[in-house]
Amino acid sequence: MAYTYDHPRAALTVDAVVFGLDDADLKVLLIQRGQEPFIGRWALPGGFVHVDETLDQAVRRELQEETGLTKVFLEQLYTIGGLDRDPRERVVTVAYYALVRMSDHRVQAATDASNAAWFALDDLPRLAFDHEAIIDQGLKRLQGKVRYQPIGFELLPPKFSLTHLQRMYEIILERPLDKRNFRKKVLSLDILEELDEVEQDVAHRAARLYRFDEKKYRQQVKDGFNF
Amino acid sequence: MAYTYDHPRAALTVDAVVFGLDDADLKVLLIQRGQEPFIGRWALPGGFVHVDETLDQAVRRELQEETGLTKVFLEQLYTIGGLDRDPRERVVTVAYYALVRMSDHRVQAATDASNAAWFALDDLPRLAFDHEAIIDQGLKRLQGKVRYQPIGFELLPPKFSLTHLQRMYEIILERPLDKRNFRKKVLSLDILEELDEVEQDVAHRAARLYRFDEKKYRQQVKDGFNF
DNA sequence: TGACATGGTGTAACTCGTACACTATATAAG
DNA sequence: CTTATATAGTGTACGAGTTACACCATGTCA
Repeated sequence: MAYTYDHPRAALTVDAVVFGLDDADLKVLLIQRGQEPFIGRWALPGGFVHVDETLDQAVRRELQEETGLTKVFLEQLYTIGGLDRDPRERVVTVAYYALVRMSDHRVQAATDASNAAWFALDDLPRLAFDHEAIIDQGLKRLQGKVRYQPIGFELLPPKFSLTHLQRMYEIILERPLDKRNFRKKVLSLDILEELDEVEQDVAHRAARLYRFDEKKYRQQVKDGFNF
Repeated sequence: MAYTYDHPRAALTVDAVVFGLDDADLKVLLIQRGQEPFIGRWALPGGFVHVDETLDQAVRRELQEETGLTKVFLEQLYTIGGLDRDPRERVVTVAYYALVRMSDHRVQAATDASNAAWFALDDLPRLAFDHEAIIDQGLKRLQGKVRYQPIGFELLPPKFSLTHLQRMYEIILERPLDKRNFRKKVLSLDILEELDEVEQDVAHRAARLYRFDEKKYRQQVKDGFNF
């Protein structure tokens, strides 16, 4: 079956920078390409946008197909329209970034045929296309956004200690934060629910656990709000 | 001549929300459509992306063709990929916003065939496609960005008084600012050059004129900086 | 020369961010 | 059981920046 147009058309793709967090690092989820061009190289998950699906649907479908991930937090980054990004033909790509709880999603297991793996940001392999630049952009956006919107919780398990939360911000922002000031600030925002529960199986005093209270947060956004 | 592909492809367009400023209002530049669909309706300037031009090039070309504008400040907004935006076929559009000095560019005169005009934001006509939503997004982005980057100067003539500058911020942010605090803040940033010149032809004490000092600004950005 | 319209200026209260160190509590090891 | 160890948890003082607020200066025009 063939489709013809009066003028040549660019191909349209989507690509996603999927961030995850472990104890020490921010990580990015990459897949190893099984076809030319750049066969064997690591690349962002993504692919062609079908004519009957929205951009969001396309990213989610590709993430599902290539990595098994579903229901991730997803936001558009920007659209890249350089002329020679892809050696085959003109390809315009809409880049997204996504945040997932690495603990929830056992990505490695979900990937059978294609090869998917997490890489620390400071230990990336050689990447296909201009995907390294897209990751840089994604990181910058995450670092910026995390300061004025509580999206970071998407990276943490539902229950977490304040130390976990602080470590997350330190890893993302790449600088140390003061413990007392951090706690004061975070608790003053009044968007956390204090649970009657503490960490288990730790070899020292167990920390109290908290949960992000989305209802409270929405209320505050309505009222006009800072962060 | 015809171009054939294995899979159907979405058409790719660009659209620009062009902001201008006069004494009283933020304005948006619209063109009146000469073809179906939405013939006769007002719409954002924009059009199809050629296969051999980047997205930026495409917006600039369309702006030139439809409104006569060149060398405007231009930034990507976001990309809209809804399925039924255009009744003809699947069209994905990359939206931009632009800032121009209305005083410099006599847009009205530059447009002969197609009809272009400025509209105040609170007095928009019925628009084609989903262009009203795009304008809303553009405004939000402008309001956000103006707080931490000195892009507002793109809307003003090269020489301006502090009162002009303040009025610009008041119009964009839609709230009054305190005169003394505003001047203190703006001057403390040290990004303005004080000129040996005052307003002409005003029926009262003439205000001192200033110029945006891009060199100083870049220096400060390098050092690490706030706004 | 006086009315009017806008330009231009300083200070005090308050809020928010930052710097900083010790006690409390759970587990593990001897 | 005692002690070592590892992390949890807590308050205060200083400085910077933001906000609120009112009057004199200067030019044009009638």
